[in-house]
Amino acid sequence: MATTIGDLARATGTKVETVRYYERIGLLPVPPRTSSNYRSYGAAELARLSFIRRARDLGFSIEQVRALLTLSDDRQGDCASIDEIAHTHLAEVERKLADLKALRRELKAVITSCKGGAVADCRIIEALAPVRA
Amino acid sequence: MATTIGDLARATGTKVETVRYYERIGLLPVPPRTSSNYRSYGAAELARLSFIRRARDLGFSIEQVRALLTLSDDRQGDCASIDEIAHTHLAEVERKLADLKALRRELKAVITSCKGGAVADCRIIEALAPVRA
DNA sequence: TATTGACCCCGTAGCGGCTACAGGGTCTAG
DNA sequence: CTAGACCCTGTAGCCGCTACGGGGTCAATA
Repeated sequence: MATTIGDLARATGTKVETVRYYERIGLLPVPPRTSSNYRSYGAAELARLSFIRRARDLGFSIEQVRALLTLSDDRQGDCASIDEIAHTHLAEVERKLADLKALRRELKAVITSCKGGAVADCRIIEALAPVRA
Repeated sequence: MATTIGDLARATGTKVETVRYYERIGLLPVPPRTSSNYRSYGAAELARLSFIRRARDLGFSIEQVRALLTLSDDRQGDCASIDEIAHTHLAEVERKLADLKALRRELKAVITSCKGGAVADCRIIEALAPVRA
């Protein structure tokens, strides 16, 4: 019995719509169809979708995933480009972490010492509406 | 001389299109127009947009900003709701931070010890395509 | 005065990465 | 034989802008 799109989705923790979306944007190949026009998948597609999912979970963009897939298809090629994509992404993650930490610091500063009372005295509103306005 | 949309944008570090967008979604009031149909702003709008910008910079969603603006307009009201929105947002930021740290950890693990060579031996590709596939 | 260039207007479409319909067809178990 | 779970297509929506096309307006300069 052939693997349906639903089976593939379940096996990889993906939604059926997302699988179709990946096909539409060319991340997954156009699969053969059954006589009743159902998509029919094999082991290769399962592996490919697993790869995509894992890369997406690690925060790689669709275009990065596309590049990784292309590079990984050439088993004889040099893995330097792969390494570069991964390091670029790591740098991006580090940047986001730093941004988010700074944001948390600011947010905490804004929140401090609001113990209820009238909006007119609220330090959060004060902090949000700086004097420069 | 009246404040144009461009002046307002410059004064708050916003793009003109974004100011119009805020008006369209009802974050900013519909301003009066000059005889040549230009939007004309005053100090209140400048303060309001500054508030919006600051809240957005702190990562509050548009809907949260809308709520904060409504709440802050009632100067006699209780600031507990404001406090709640801020804490909810902080919790969200903490969650994202934790997620991002976990992601960085995993990403670093994936990257380790790729020293060039053929794609077939690349540990990054290996790590991305787990055996379960 | 004519023209340049910076500003303003409006409406719509695009970005990423899905997700959710609507309105059908198909297949299987009871 | 019918109910329900699955499949199909195509399109629109989410967030928060941003960019475009195709115009009008205004101030300074040649």
